[in-house]
Amino acid sequence: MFKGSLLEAMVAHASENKKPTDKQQKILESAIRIFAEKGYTNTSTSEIAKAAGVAEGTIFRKYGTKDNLLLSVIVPFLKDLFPAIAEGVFNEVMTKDILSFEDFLRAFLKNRIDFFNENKEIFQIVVKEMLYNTELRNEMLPFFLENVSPRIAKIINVFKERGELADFPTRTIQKMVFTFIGGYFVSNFVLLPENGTDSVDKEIENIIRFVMNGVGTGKKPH
Amino acid sequence: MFKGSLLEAMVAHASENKKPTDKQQKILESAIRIFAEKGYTNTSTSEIAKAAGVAEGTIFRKYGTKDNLLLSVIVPFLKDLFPAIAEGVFNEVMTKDILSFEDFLRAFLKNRIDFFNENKEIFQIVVKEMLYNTELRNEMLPFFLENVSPRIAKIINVFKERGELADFPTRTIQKMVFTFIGGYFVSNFVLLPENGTDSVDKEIENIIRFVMNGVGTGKKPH
Amino acid sequence: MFKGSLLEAMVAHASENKKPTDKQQKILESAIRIFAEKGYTNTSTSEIAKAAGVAEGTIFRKYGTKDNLLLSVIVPFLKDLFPAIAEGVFNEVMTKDILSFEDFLRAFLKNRIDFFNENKEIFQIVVKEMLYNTELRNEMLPFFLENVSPRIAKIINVFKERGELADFPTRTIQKMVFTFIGGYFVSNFVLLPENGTDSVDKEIENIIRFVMNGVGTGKKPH
Amino acid sequence: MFKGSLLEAMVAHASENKKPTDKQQKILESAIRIFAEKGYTNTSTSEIAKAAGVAEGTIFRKYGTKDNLLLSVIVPFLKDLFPAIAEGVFNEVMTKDILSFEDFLRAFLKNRIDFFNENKEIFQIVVKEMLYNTELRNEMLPFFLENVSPRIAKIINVFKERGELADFPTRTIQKMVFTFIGGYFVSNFVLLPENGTDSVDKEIENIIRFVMNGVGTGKKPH
DNA sequence: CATGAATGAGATTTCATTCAT
DNA sequence: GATGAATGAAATCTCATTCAT
Repeated sequence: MFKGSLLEAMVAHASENKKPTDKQQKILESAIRIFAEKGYTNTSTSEIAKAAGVAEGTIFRKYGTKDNLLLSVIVPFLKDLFPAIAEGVFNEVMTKDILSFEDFLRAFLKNRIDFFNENKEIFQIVVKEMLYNTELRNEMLPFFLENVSPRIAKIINVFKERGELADFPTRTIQKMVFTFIGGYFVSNFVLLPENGTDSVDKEIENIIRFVMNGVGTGKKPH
Repeated sequence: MFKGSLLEAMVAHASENKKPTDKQQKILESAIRIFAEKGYTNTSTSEIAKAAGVAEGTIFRKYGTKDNLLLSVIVPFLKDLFPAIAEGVFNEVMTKDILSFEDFLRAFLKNRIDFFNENKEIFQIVVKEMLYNTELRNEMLPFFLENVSPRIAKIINVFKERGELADFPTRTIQKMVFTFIGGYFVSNFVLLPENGTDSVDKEIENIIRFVMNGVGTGKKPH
Repeated sequence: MFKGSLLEAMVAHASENKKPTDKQQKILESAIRIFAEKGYTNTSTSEIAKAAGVAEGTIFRKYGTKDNLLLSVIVPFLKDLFPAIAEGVFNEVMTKDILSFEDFLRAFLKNRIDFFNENKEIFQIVVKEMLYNTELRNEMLPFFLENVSPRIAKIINVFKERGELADFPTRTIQKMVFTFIGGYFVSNFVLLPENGTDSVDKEIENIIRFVMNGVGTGKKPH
Repeated sequence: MFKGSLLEAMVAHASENKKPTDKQQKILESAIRIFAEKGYTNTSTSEIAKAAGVAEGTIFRKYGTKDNLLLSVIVPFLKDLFPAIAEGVFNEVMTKDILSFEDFLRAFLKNRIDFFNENKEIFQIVVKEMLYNTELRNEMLPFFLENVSPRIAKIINVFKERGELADFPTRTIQKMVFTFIGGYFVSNFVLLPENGTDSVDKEIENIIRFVMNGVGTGKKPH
């Protein structure tokens, strides 16, 4: 299952302009909801059709295959997710009076948390399939590493030179920060999505404090 | 799929002492390998049978259902994973001359990294299924939260009182540390399992440094 | 599939005089081309619609059913094919100074080869469907045997009486000659349609020579 | 449909030795009967299953795909059909005191008519699919032209040198004789299979007489 | 008139599970 | 105990046909 290129799908998707009909919208919504809950493989097209109130054939008329339905769900999301593609995010984040690494983190986290809150279910689908689906993982990971990773490295270097970040290897800093922020996103939006974060702003400050200073006091036991 | 209680399975498993026959061993090994690679749902019993060199019927003779085969794979792992169950880990970790939180972290990470390295594939299965399989997730999460979480909290409180950990709410510290360490385990053992960590000991020191001090220098931009 | 009478269709068709619209023409052309290549059953109406540049509904608005589209393709052809219906051929062939059986064969072959060359694709469709489609075969074969066969017999008898044809049973002569000429048409127009016959006239002479004299020399080995 | 090589299938088939079970035998028999009557595409696997008295899944357990079921039907037949592969036929036909071309024809026709009578339905399937299925045709035709055709040419040359065959180009003789004999087989075994040939031996003599001498008397009209 | 979205019956295929040998 | 043939329910997919716009 899932033969073929994610990239191709993303390019192909760009050229689709037609407005979806009511039923098509319903299909997408149902697919997103059920894929998010049970995972792609555990969801049958008949289940989606029933939930969307359409005939099963209608799904295949529009999307051709179940695989392609999945792509139709995640491709628009991925195009926004990877800042390297949707050129906007980093520019937006970096241009606005970013004076410190903390400011950058704050802007970045705000931006992505808002995005994931708006697309919580698709994010769940993507995370689940990235772990579950070998082919999809093999397409998405290099994509991320090649396009997003270098941009982050550049930003880290800027702040290292300003003396705001410790003099560890850039790769190490990046790995630590990403592991933590990635883990935060996954645990908050996928694993425990119902735990309403008390206050997003307060949560963001917690994250920043942890990333910058850790949880220690600097005191060693005597 | 996956009807029934994980707990029951764990209890039931405790009473099973019979050594697995040769064929059973082969079946388990093949199941673990293929489940880990492609996920439970994407793996057919006939594929496992072929890989194990047994007849398909043999799997069902031994394990009854495919679901039960999955349980037979993950239950022994879970019993070791949750220190609350296999009483050993924390005792072992805490008794040996633990003088500081860093020492505790070091011992804990070493212990779990060794365990996951030895059981990498089963860990992959558990993580994937925990995300993918609604029923399994709903059984495992409370289990974890009720049994493991309070013990961690106790330990954090000890070191907070000793002044080694910042005076944040225990829940916050726990969440941050667990999010990071969990993220680390998942990204190293599931997402990018082939990235051989240069040196485990060096990696552990990096983790400790990040958890304790973050990546900042304390300097603010003027 | 294909319920209903070929004859009815042929009669019904006689009364249709309306010129096909542009779209109808396009649909017919595409249907002929694709039916000829892949066979009726292996061709979907959506494929035809796409090739014709019309909406799928348009085909059904014009032709009602896919079966009827097939009939619309082959009925006009059949009306020309069976001389008993399109009264022209035999008259034309027989009246023009036909002095010998060879002359008759020559005129007949020229006439039909020209016709099949002009309608190669429809001939392919008819042959394929006659073999493939039980109902169509059961309608066409008796039709041929009742209407065409007796006329041929009559002609053969004429030339037998003139002493040009061997004194075999008329049925035998007819079967031999028809098997050969039918085989020739099928192998040249259906099986190997791209083999451009070097020269039609030369080919015709070869056929006549074979039909009249075979390939032997009359010498028996001693 | 029908992707993949006929040759591969023929080679693969050679290594299959296991005896078919009762149900498998029933499946093959039903498939042969219904494919022969209605053609491959017009036959559904559920129809075959019903006719064979098995569950539909049983067909796919053994044959994997409907395509492969077709191959399982025709491959053994083709291996006997092409004398170049089943080395026997020509040797058998040529060694037995063949004194004349007529003798050769007689032996050859007897041999093939017996074979087709025993495998009438599979022959029908092969002929129908060869016309209907582009892929299959493109695999079978070159196969025939390369392996069978040259052997026939050699035999024709032998008898041309002995003066038994007319001094026409070998290719022309071959084409005429094959068109006729092929047409004879198709019309007797596929098109009109119920027409019991009065007497095979008498029929063979008719064919030989036609091939050698045609239907003419040599007399030209004055 | 033409369109193309929608349908639903039916086709192929998969696969966990059973059971006679 | 082990086998693997057989099952049948359910999954994905196809496609001729209808019908509102």
